[in-house]
Amino acid sequence: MVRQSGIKRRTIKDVAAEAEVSISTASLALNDKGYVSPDTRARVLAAAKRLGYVARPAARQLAQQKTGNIGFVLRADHFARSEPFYTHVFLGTEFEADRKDLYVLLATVPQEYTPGEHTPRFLRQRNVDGVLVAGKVDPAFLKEVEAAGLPLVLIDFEMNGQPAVVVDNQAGARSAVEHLLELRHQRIAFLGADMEHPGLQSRLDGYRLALNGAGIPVDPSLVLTQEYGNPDGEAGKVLGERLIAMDPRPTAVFCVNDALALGLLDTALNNGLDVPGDLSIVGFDDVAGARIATPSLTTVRVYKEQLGELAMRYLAELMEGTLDESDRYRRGSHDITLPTELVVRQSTSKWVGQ
Amino acid sequence: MVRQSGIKRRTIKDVAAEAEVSISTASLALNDKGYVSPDTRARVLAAAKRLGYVARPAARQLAQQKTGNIGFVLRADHFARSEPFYTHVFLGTEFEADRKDLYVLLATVPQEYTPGEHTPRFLRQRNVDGVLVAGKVDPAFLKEVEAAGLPLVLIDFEMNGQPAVVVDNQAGARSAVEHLLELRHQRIAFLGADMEHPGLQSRLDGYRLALNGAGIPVDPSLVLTQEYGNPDGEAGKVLGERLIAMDPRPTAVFCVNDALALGLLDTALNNGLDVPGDLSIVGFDDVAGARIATPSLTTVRVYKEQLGELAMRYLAELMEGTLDESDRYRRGSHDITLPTELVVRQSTSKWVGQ
DNA sequence: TAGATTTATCGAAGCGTTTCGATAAAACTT
DNA sequence: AAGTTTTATCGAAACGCTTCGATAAATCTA
Repeated sequence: MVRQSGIKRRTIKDVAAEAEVSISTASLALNDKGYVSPDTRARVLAAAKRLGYVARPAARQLAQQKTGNIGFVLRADHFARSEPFYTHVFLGTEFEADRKDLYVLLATVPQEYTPGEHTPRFLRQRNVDGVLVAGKVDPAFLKEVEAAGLPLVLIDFEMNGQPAVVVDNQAGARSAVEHLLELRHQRIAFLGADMEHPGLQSRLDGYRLALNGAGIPVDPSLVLTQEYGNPDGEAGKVLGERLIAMDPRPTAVFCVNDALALGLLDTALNNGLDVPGDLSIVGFDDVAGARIATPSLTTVRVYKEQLGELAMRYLAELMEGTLDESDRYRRGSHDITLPTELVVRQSTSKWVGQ
Repeated sequence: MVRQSGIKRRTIKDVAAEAEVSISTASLALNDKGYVSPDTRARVLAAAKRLGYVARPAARQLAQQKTGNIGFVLRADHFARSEPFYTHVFLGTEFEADRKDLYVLLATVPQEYTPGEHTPRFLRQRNVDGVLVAGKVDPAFLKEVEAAGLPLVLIDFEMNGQPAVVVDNQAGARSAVEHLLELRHQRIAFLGADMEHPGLQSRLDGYRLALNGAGIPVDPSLVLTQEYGNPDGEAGKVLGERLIAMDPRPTAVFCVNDALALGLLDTALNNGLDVPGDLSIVGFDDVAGARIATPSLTTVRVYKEQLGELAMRYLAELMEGTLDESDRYRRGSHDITLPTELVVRQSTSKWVGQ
């Protein structure tokens, strides 16, 4: 029973023989290193192609003392969240990893992280050259990565000067609220959850800034938040009920993300409100569900794939040590910030009431 | 500038020295192989622990001629789909892989697959020992995997006797429709898309079987499908409009999946229908959104993580070659079928009209 | 108790690369 | 034309593990 693909894998030795050069020369030619005459290089490349040679990753890794892998970590509950924000980020890292000839190993960690116990296998085995962390994870984990001496880039999260790629949450939120202001809204509420998350905090800051910019004082009673719950549809419903019961009711709401906004939308419609007639709603993220909803949701688009892509590129630079010098005059700003874009759809309209 | 974690990694050589045995004995002890006296084994294990030794994957791979990786492939459009069905499946494979000390490399392929061009890197580099394919992918890809001589297990998809782990779609669909029949519904429609997918076809079969079982002839005009589109919320809306316009209107609908059902639900509510009063709706998959919706969706639960877990286990067996013998009297049934569970929520109720 | 078998340990080869000198030819210097 | 530098090639070591004999001690067999 032949299961192991009959043909034995070609090695660099075969290529060297075929091209009539030494193994070392073959290696040099294949990797574009050192001095190799154009003629020889061509011969080696041709031989490799003819034989269908592909270097065995393990051998290369062993010789180079690198793994060629990078770890991608996020919290299990974030990953499994209904709207696949992180899925897109992950896809983005994959995309860039492909170019750099790296493999991405995904691992999830629990919300409450215990160093020895929950340590991802790739870290225990030191099977990565760098780590990407998406979203908020337990600082204990980040400590562990640092202790392992691995380069680390955070995505959509910031923490004491760690290199990070983040969304310009503040500017995005601000533009969203300014959009509502332009539509003549005056009583604009803020709906949020999980507000210790720095990224979400920034969105709240953006909300405040926009109001201040328009000379409107921030009314604390219009800021409805659940400190600790997840910012999901459920939270949107719960907070939505509270919002709808208010008197006078706000005429517009800026939600900390789409999941929440969609929950609110659902609740509003079920309570007989007209959206956007009675209530304008803006979300954040531009997840798939935002476009599908009825009415479709005005929101702030985040380029999720690009987020992952940039993070991967940043990490790769860190791994090559290229940044050691330029780092110096980057001090204090280890961040790459990604702009957002306001997407106006049907859930917002001009306020015509009194 | 020290970036490479100062402490040099311990090797098996260090462990051997510490335990005062040869390298080979250390290896044997560490891997529970061959003959090693209990005393020696203990000494080696203790030494390893003391030094914090972890075998370097690359070295092991090279020596064993294995990669320790398995590839997980699905279509990009499936992966990015709004409801993270496959995300859960993937998580399940990760879970099992962890026990088996394997790494899962994820790759997506386009809908239309061109062998040379779109070949995932892990296949080109032969950096996996087996492949898992989730959902429907281009047969050209499957051919390529077979040609590479790699063991292959399909998930939620079947194709000419390839080992597969599938959901019991037919039974699940049948139970869903039987639930509607028990609620006295007579005019029960079927909503679907992408019907060449064998799994979805089975759901249609289940629908037919349930009706036949109740002595109700299948009315073709009640089977609304889009042959080629994706079974997503959009499709649910489009088909939903058609359904609502029918006269007489069906009193209940079984949707091929939740995404579609939620789209239909949205459209129904927007057209002023009462769900379930005017129309009962059942979905399939039990995605997160089904629980959140208002009214919450009656649906057929699929154990997604388990799907991935079982597939991984199956693949691992294939890789060990354990199945070669028992395969013989398994002939014709290379499949593992996973049962489903009907989850009754608020979107279905007894029919009281005429 | 002599011979066979099982248990325990080890040295060395092998896995497939990269990379470090060494060597020599070719190409520049003055 | 002699010396220097650059270019080209190669052999061999190194990476860190597993595994195949070989060897010897311990245990069983008759």
